[in-house]
Amino acid sequence: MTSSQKPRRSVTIKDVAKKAGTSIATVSYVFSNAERYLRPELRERVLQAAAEIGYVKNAAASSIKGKRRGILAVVVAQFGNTFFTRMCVEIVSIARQEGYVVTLCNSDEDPEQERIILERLVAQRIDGCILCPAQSTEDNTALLQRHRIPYVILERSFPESFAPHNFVGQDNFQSGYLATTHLLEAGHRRIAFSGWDSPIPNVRERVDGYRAALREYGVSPNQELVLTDELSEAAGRRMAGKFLAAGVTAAVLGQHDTAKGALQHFQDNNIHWPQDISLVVVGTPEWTGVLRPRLTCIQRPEHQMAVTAATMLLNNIKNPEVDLVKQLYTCTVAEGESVLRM
Amino acid sequence: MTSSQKPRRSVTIKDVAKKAGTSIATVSYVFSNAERYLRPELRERVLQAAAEIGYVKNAAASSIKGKRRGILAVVVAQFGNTFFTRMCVEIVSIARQEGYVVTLCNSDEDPEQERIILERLVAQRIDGCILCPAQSTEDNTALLQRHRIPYVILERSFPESFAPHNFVGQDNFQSGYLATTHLLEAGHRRIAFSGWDSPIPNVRERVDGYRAALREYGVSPNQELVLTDELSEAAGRRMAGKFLAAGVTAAVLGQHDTAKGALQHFQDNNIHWPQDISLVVVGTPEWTGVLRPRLTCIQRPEHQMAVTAATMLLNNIKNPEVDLVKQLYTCTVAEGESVLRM
DNA sequence: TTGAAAGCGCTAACAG
DNA sequence: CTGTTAGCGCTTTCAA
Repeated sequence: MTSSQKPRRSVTIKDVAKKAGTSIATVSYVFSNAERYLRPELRERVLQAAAEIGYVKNAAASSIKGKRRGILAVVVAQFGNTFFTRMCVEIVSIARQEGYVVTLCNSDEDPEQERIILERLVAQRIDGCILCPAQSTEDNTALLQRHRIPYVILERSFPESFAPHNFVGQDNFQSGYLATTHLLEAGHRRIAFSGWDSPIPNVRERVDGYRAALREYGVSPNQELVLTDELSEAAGRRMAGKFLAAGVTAAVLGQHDTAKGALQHFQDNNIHWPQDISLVVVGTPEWTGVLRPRLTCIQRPEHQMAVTAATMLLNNIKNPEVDLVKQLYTCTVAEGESVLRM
Repeated sequence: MTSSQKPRRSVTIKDVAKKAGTSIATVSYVFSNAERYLRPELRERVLQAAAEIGYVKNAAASSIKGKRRGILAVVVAQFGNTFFTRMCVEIVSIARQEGYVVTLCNSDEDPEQERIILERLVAQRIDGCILCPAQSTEDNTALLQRHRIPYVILERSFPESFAPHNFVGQDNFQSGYLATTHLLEAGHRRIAFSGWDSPIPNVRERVDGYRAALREYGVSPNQELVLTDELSEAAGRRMAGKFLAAGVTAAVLGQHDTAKGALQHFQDNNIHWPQDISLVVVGTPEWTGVLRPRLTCIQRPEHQMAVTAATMLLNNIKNPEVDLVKQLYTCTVAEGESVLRM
């Protein structure tokens, strides 16, 4: 396998053609047109020659002739977030089955970074893109549209006023509602909500769900119990301190980074769940796996979302005229032992 | 910004040239040769025209003329592993400064997948690759070599007999040695080691370090206390059960997935650290952040490793004749409260 | 100071 | 059944 050949410039169909004693067209057909009939003997000879000199088709060259590039991109806003990591793994594996390589990019919640990334992806003439937007600006996706690159917006919804687009997400209102209802049904009434004070609507929607649930149970939402702060563990600890001081019996930890901080605060201050406080976490971050008692979590259909997003994109690439789709999934309660029945 | 133009085929320098009333050569110079002098007025006119019709240079086309592709790849074996995630974030950010887009790939510990991935990356004519090999086979990297794609092996070392290559890693022997010494110095003598029964040498090297440390303290390594098993949390729980039954006072949790299982086992069975067992974890997985008492961890220089690997690669790309480098980092103890002094 | 034109590696109509 | 050839979008030499 390891040939001793060390070509200065990369080997091309020309080299293969010479080696096989045929034309470059034939070589091209062997590698990119299964339909075309060739004498099996010839085909074999070409394959043989190619293998011997280590030929690998140049996808860049073939793409400028209108063939697909063979690259998809996934742009997320928080690379370290396991929620995204898990979806990425799924997307990559589906894309691979269709022969695509996936470029994973991280905007780090910065719309400007996102713009730079998308520009570069457009320059690469990627075949499609799954985007979890850093902020609901339309400018960035306009880039994709202008270059007719199919895309799917994942997890963070755009306002209705934006240009039509594919969307896969989970119902944030419902997850906030579900978490709160779960606590209300266990008899809690003084329930805090902590989350990220974010520019994107996700957390706000969860808060809306939280409020709706309270009202439904005749509890008037107390503004003091709805805490949002910056995206950090320290902020999570701060908020935990605050709602404990406010004397709540339960809390919805509405965002994973800040939730992590809250759990640190509890442990460092000898606060036990569910005895001292009942907890529901929105999402199932990696670290919930090692905590005991087990935390009750709002589980998002990560797997399903990833599969749908990938399939939707692939579908849209194959058939650009396909109708744009919006798919909203609902969450479920993964029950742990962090909620005390009162 | 959002032009109403919806070109059927993507816009090229030709379109820009026509719009600006100049030649395609001039347009090309504007976008890829800062040296070449052009009348500022003309340059401006071209830029203007390009912006108006939304031109973005086709990196694929420009790459077949020998220009760089603008793509680097990072191939890891365990995508979900925060150790890799953290390094990826760092690598991506350095690469971005140099104008590269990074393709992240996951071989999922499967050499065959890895081969397919590398083949595809070669087809894309990527400019360089950082590879954390799924298994120490040389065939896969031969592909890169044959196509003269610079690469850096990350974290998992190849045997000396392999073709010369860039390498950045951490000293696994030393991390095993360090973890064990830390426990020995606290007075422990019956110390278990649990890890992954892996095809790659990392864990074995850590075991060697563990053994060396024991011998240095006059403890003859007990084969029964060195446990390795498959890569899963369940395996971690099994091993924890075993070494507890063997009556150890301390354990080195030598691999993150199995360590996670072990910690679940302890909590589920009311085993407390450090009272019932002293613990040192090799690595600093995400979930160590939420556990109390804090775990003592062997910290790898993740940040440094990522920076070095990225820099090394970029360096090698700029200057292909550069000498190949091997860089081995040592680990440090991040002290927690999981080790009892006896 | 600018542009014409010859490729780069590959595809696909078309001719044989 | 196979090969010739005209491009794809871009770079760069060379001549104007």
